[in-house]
Amino acid sequence: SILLVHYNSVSHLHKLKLSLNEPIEPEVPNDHGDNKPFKCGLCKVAYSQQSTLDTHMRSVLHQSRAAKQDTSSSTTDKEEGEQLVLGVGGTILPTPSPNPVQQQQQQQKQKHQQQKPLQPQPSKSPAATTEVPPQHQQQLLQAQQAHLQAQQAYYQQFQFQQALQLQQLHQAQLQQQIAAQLSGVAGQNTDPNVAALLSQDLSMMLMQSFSPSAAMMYPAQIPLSPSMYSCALCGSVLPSHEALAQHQQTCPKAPASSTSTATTPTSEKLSLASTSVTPATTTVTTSVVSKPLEAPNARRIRTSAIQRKLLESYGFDLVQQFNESAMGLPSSIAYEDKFFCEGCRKEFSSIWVYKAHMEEIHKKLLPNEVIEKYTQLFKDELKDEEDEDDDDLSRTEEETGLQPEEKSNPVKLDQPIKAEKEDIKEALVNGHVTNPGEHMSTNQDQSASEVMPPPPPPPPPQVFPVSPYQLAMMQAMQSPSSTGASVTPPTATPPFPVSAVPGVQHMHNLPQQPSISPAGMQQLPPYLDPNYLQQKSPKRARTRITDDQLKILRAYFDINNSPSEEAIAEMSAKSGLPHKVIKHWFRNTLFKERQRNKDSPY
DNA sequence: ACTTACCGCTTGCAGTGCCG
DNA sequence: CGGCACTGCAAGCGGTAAGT
Repeated sequence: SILLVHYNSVSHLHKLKLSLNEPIEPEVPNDHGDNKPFKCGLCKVAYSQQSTLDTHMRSVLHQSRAAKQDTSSSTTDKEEGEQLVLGVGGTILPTPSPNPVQQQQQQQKQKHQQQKPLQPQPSKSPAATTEVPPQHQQQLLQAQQAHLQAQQAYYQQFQFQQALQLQQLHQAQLQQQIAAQLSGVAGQNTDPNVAALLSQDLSMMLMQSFSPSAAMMYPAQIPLSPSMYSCALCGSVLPSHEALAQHQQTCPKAPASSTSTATTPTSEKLSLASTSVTPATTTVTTSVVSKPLEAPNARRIRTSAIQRKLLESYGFDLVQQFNESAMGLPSSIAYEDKFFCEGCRKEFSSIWVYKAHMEEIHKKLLPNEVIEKYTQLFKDELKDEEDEDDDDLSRTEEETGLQPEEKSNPVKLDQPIKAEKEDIKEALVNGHVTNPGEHMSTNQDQSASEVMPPPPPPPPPQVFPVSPYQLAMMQAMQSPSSTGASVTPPTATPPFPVSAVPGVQHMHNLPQQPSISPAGMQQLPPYLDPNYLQQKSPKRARTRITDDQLKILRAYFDINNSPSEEAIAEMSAKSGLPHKVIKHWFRNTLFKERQRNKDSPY
């Protein structure tokens, strides 16, 4: 009975839901050729996600149909329904056999049974199914085939989750090893924070080294996991090379001559990268098979998954470079010249990434003049391109409120762009990189005011590295004053009270923390939300708790649903959520759990 | 008497599917 | 494709108990 209560608990249902809603889902072939394994047999509809099916199951439409079905159908039909489907009213769900998924499926079954006490209890023995008429047996067979397919898809997904966990574990171990190596080599430098930062830095270098230039230009090649393999044809993720080979033989999308050979990377075609790198004592083996041209939707989904994985694993730098790669920046600015970090011998495609790297890794600030100079270069170049390409530019500028004199008097540089960039690089090489601590302690007057703009008034702040293209576009859409020469450098100290945003505060405390919390990284800062910019809007702000934050809260909730202040503080630190939000969440979650228990027949 | 925390419940925003 | 209906869920509201 305790187990049944657990099956009905929010915790269990939440985990079940998460397991069914993994963002990167392998494509599931079914009878219709689409990827909608979750079907409602009663309403003849199919969905790609379990949650959507749940929503449908609760809908009035389905309930009314189910009620009609209950009243009209015979007892035999109901027994068949229980045999054929797991869900209520003819829902077809994956039904695994003796494997780790089986338990979850049984739980799912329990869940549906508990949610719908009207449904007959499946107390009949298997022998009862042998008494059904032949035509029903055929239906049973078809349904079981559908079950099998859904089960395979589900199990595949389960394997992917395991692989993902393995990847995260492996990455953590790798960083620990590297940190240990570094601290051991450095000798006197035993600061764990520094070691962690260095190991993180080195991890990025490892990535660069296993695929020297392509890793930056085509971040999609970044391995999902050292032990994960992705099918180039259907996108399925497999846990081993053998499984991949076996899968490719049976892949439904495989053309007759398709093989998983390596291809040359292009902007539209990702490639297979399988390389071993042995720096010091660690070995990184990667293998990612990608697919050729994809549909825009599929690629967007994959891109977002890649970005997420990059963000979780390697930080902003790589995601930023990936974004730039995907956005197709003006070539001369973005890629013709790269910025080189002498400290860690890494190349960066833009000054913004370089700047973010210097601040995060080396704790140094680039001089404002350099940033502004470069920004002006980019703006001019972008403007030139727009002037050539877009005849409607003037109309757009009018819409954005640009004054006529500003349009007619764009800032022109005396020197060619190339020469200016050389100057900037020279300035960087000559050590015009300043330490923020020195600025804060010694040059509080002019220098500080240059590097550290005063907090108010708050223009739209930039905390994350923003690509030059994005920056220019945002500036173009903002107030006329923002089109002037003064450009606030991204990722420098934001011209905005950081403490006002708990999530950001948490992220800015990162240098003091040995590891970067994925939750903090993933959380979209409220001020990036368009609603935040419209603070006069009467709409009340709505916090979106991310999955990672939810995991943190859920872990505490499972232990104690009435957390102490200390526990709340811990959760706040880990998740970046304000105390108020955490308390609200606990109250609502507790309320929901009680409601569920109240509704539960157990 | 006042404050504080908790609890039950409602409100309102946002996302999604359905339908014409 | 836009409007509508439905739903999930964070935030808000009001009542109540406990503490000072």
